Amino acid sequence: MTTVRTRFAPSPTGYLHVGGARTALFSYLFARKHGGRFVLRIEDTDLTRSTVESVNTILEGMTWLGLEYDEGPFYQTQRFERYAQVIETLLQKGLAYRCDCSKERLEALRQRQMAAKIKPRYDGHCRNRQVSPDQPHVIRFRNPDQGVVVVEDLIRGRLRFHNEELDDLILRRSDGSPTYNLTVVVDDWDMGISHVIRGDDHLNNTPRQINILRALGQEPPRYAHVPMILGEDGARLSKRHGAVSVVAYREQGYLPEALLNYLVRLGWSHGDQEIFSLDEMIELFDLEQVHRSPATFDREKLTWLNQHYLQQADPKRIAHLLSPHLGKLGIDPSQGADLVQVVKVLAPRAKTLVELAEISAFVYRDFEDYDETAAKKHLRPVAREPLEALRAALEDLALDDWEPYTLEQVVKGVAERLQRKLGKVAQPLRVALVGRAASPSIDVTLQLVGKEATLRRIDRALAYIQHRAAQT
RNA sequence: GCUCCCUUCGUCUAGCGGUUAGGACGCUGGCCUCUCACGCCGGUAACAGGGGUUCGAAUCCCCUAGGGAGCGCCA
Repeated sequence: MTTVRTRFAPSPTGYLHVGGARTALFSYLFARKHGGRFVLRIEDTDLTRSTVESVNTILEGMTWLGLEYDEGPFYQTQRFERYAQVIETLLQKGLAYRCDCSKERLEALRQRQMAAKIKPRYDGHCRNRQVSPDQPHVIRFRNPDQGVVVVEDLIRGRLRFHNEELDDLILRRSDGSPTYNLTVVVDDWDMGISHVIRGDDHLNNTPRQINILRALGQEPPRYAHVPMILGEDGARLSKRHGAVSVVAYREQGYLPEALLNYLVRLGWSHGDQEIFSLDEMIELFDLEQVHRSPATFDREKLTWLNQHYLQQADPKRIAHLLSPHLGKLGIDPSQGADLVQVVKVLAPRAKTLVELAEISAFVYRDFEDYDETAAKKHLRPVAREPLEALRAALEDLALDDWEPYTLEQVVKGVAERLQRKLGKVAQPLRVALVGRAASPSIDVTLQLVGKEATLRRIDRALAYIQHRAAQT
């Protein structure tokens, strides 16, 4: 039994998107499950489109998700010598050849083939032409003309491709740089990759790569092609579907474990289980259970998972992750109530860290405006009496008694004395304190706001009622 | 156009010849309740269509329809 070695091989032409992240996750899980190694390789042979910024955001995304690689990152641009060597071998063995067909000729050929309703492919014009190495030329692989390439895909099952459908692909461009199909083959071979887990957009490349590998006298690795992820409209997930960059989810207040959990359930399942820790994923993941059909990305379910993890997570950690989001609102949480306490009572009410920051803001600063419907409903003249009674009672409360139990007694006491239902007292107070009709229980809300701000905000509410009464 | 792939509630999925077709998200009715969430109880909704095979098909086979990918000196 050979060691399991998997790899994630993104090309640095953009950010790490959710589709790539899921492929990386599957590769990672498979390696971990089998005690193997997970390799990261940067496929940057397209010099014009690859950028270092892109490499950085991909690495950042993987780090955030916790997808740790054991080897790499390896850069293909640093391996050009090796590719040149392999191409030379192929050339010498007659398994590759030089081609000087002009782009015009190839274009004309393609047009003719399309017009004749046949699959456009290179016609092998230069196969036996002995093109001089001194001329500008590309190098093509001499693909077998006959026979069938059988791919035993771990997810798709047995797939057959006829060699007649394949043409002589380019291994080296006229500028001397190697192409994708050559570099993957060489790298997977050199890096001892046992299982190639990748997006199914590569499915059609697989027989070509197997042919190259065989020409080099190597046995191909196992393949597993995972279906892509679709947007809500059924088209391939892309920018216009909203956030597809993994890092964008962090900015939108999602937890990495939520995204990971969502991703692992997209196209894979273990019975009815919905919640998976990373350890469980590693233990239970299996390529055979990965679906063959593409899945649609559903932000609602991701959000639900995020809410779940927001509740489960250690409040200290959440507080730490929340700080930057509060910062964006101009709030410095070190000034005021203990953020961990705030998280404990408010986290169950938020779906994202962004939302948590928003609903926590009232603790640290006075709100801007009342929520219109809340104010209209609760800050009416009938609320004046209870608010005044509350203000008086709360003002008399010593700071040492400013804790939930006593605060609740005070509010209930006022309600009883005025012979009003608790809601008629607590709701106006709530709107006075947070500006909205929703907050944690009134005792806890009072505690978080603190005595000073409470009295100030009740005064503000009373003034508001006064002002409104005067207007009508 | 050609080659390859895919098809269970709106979405993610369970199912692997015999089930009232299950779960989750969403939506929704109710309970809880000082509000909002959480939680709990209930509801809504699917085997793409047509042929076979079989005593019996969501499950096996074929066809049709629909969807997707590939067909680059991109990866």
